[in-house]
Amino acid sequence: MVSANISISIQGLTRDRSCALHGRILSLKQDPTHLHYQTIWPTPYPLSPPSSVKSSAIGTPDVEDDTESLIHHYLNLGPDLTALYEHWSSVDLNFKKRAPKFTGVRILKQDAWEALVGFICSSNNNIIRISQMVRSSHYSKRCSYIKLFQVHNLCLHYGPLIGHINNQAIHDFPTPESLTGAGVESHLRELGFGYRAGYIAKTARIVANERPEGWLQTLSNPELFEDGLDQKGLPEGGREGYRKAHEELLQLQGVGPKVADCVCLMGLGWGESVPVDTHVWQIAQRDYKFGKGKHKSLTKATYDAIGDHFRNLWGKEAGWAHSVLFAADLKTFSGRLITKLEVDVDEVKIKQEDGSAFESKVIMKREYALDEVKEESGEGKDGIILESSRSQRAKRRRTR
DNA sequence: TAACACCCTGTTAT
DNA sequence: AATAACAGGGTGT
Repeated sequence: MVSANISISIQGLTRDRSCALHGRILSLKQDPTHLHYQTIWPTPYPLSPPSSVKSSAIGTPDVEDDTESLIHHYLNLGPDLTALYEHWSSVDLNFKKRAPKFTGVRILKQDAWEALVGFICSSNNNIIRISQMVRSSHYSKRCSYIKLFQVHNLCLHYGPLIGHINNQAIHDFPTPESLTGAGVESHLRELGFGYRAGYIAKTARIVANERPEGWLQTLSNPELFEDGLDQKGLPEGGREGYRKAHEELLQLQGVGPKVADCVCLMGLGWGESVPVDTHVWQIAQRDYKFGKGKHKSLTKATYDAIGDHFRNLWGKEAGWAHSVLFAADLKTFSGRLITKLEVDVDEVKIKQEDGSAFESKVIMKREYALDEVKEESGEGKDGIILESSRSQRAKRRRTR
């Protein structure tokens, strides 16, 4: 009996598991062995021949259903995760120690403009509010009845209407042009964006008015649509295209080094981009000897040094490796710290509702209770006990 | 280079 | 129960 799993966390995925992706509405769900998808709109989509779907050209218009390759691309399912994890583990003992509990982490290939706006919203902010601002249909249980109907966000107010599902309007992400109006900033403030309203309005104007058509895409990695992952040939500081993209993005409003690197990594396909936020800064201090001497505080110089260190250590997909360690530290995933995941590789099928399928390698995981892990791991490894409960954290604070 | 303000929300501490 | 601090995937000045 095979137990396989892909953990999906997609921006804008609603409770009924529908989301807008590249102008269409998809419904996604997963069971222990499969990732299911269905094209809700446009409607007569999933009538394509089962076996011939393989990766035909991306640009082929409406004759064939390219939804499959779309999902495959967006979830970045091409690269062999096991091989990547093995490589990072072989060059870094700390990665080897921490990564096994966090298998299956992949870098989404997001739309660059959407990623840009999303990460501008992320500054000094928490994840829940970010998703509420940008794409959300996230209904917190604590939201009042009234608030349920006040879920304002960027897509709802400025994005083109794609269609409806369950009487709920689905909007795609707004273009830069649609955010250049006179009242945008004040409106976004009313919608709860705070000072990020100004960032978005100004950045939208710069992109729409002061940059050539398609400018953002020209900054992307030309290999964005390939799955090749050779590990060599990474110059100090990253490839020229990456450095150029980073530098250009810094010219925008509300975009500092961290946001620029997020866009480079997730929106533009530059795998060596290493966004250093407060979490990564903590990790760098705790596990990689930063925080002393020349790199006492997180200045721009320190920021670049951390990125260079990880690029030298992990190679071309340093940003990916960094995301694994980042996930291992996120409070959001702390629930996963009390379980141990046994890792194996298996072929699973990703199939459509009509039964056609293609295969993809994913990580197989089995979860074990904490007690069993304690026996195995022995000698006081701190990785598991940390953050596993509130009482323990409170205790730790008091003893400082 | 180091502070500090910036919006606002959920959590934790009194 | 109510209210005060505070941090939360930074950036601009």
